[in-house]
Amino acid sequence: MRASALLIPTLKETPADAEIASHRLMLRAGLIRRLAAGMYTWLPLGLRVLRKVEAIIRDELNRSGAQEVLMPFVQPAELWLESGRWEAMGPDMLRLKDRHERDFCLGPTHEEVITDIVRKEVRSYKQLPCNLYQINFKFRDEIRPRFGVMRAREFLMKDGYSFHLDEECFAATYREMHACYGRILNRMQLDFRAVLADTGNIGGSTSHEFQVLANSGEDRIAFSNGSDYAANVEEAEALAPKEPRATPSAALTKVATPNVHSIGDVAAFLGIEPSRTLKTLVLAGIEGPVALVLRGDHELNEVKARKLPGVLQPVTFANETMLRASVGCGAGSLGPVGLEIPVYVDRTAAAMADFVCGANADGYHYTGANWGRDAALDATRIVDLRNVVDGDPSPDGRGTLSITRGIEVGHIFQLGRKYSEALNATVLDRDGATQTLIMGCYGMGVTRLVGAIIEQCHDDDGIVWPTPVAPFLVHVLGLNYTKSDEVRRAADRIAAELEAAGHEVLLDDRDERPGVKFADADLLGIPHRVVVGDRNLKTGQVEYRSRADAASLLVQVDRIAEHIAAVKG
RNA sequence: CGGAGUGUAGCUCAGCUUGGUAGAGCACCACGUUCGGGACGUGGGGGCCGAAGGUUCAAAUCCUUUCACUCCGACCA
Repeated sequence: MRASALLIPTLKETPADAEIASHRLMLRAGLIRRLAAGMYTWLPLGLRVLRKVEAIIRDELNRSGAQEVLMPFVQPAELWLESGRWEAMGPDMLRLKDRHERDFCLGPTHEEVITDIVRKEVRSYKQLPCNLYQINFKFRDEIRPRFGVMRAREFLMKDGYSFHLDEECFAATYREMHACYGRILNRMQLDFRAVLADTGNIGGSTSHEFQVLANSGEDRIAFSNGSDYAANVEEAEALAPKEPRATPSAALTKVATPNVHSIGDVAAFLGIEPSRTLKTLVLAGIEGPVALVLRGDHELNEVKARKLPGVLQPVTFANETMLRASVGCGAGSLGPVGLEIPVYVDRTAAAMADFVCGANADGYHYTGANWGRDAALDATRIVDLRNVVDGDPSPDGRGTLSITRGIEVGHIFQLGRKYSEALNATVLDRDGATQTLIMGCYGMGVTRLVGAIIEQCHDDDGIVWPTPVAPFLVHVLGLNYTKSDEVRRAADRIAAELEAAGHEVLLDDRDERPGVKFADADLLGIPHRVVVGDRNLKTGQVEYRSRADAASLLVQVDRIAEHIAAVKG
């Protein structure tokens, strides 16, 4: 294909609003353009990559026995009312009315539609298991779309759903999907981890996220150096410290801490480490406020907090008025000493002695505070509340945890009978009895994958595509193509030869200076580059260069096709 | 949703404080020189200064409203 005939609007300068590498490079390399917040047009080169990613996903899924379908992007309200999610989805779901004032939504997900199909068309256990998927657009009206295609409102997703009569059958398909996702990401040459994940409000114990490792990722994942344990930080359990709590050695002392509120301020004011302090968080609860106590330098894990009894969903912090009414002081001076509301204490916080905490009076803290002696500690309310941190022991007892960032590109989980019950999806079993179907759900972000690939595969000059998803295999640069007959003839011939050999070739035949072509080639990141110029043609040679390792060598013109065949891998 | 910020040429931005005929670089078009790592010269095209109101003799600039977009946060306890 000729570059002069393709719309590849590369940018010399970086657009002002792109923060992360993949977003910048997708704009600069002319892969996408923004239409509105979180909505992108895919230009020719970007679409070629997207199609390749799709093709790999499709190929592996088909091999796994899943069947492709295509469901409507606009969905009627009736199904959502039936499942109870018309209300539950909230503002993430974009709603609209047709000319008859009937309610519709842009599909944020397709559990309802797929379940509707299956309940109508699958009547017998003999038709199970049934594993259906589609690759289709989703629309979720995110609070804050960002990072280009990473968190877009409209995005392409592969979503699959499987239906089963029993748990064993479901488990087999789940394992197969887990393996299939691994094969898909391996084919894209991504460094990823399958991690245990929060199952959210769907329930069930089985859920894995597929995280592509990248510093720009929005998720944090913890993995062990002593086992294959890996989990989303949201999900990773923080074990209780092994050492018993030290015996109190300091006296409880109330100290004035004027205008000292945050843990950092308190620690600095008293000249101690934040890990010597406790922080007390107060949540709004169903029957009044609930206090949570953590070590000062630890973070509350909201997923864990959500599971406590009597806590409002979603987790909501008490406001100033509630604090004053229940505790008698504002945030910044809270502590467990003498607190008369339910108190849950994190395992690590419960093992501390001689700690610093708020005195429940504005402008005062305690030092030398101790559990039991000064603050009541109910053993049944010592729970895991915090996020794990680097160096924590692995929950499986083997090794210690490291934390790294990841981009969630896939998530598989069990839906149980949530939708099949709500929508009455049943089959007759061997005995002629009605059975409600068990469902599994398997998502993969196709557009996000393109971003994730670039996050892992780029350098200072541009993208470095892994061959399986590259928009072209070979980039032939004709230097002075429009001026030199020799260059034009040789470049045309090489491009034609390579295309005849079945390779995808981009021929830079533009009337541009060499420097522009080199810079654009680096930016576009096509794996193999053949530079055709007068200088080397004098000796019948062209330059071959790999985008990934910058290896460069001269090759005879009539040997270049052979060379490409040898190095393409 | 809370906070901060930005809307001026296709892109990156200046001009706004202190109102007085709309600018630069890149990109684009023409011509010439140049031609293996983002060339140079000359000439040229392109803007309802996000939108609407207001103040003023006069508004990109001041005021009000509104829309769009971006970033940060949503853990001061």
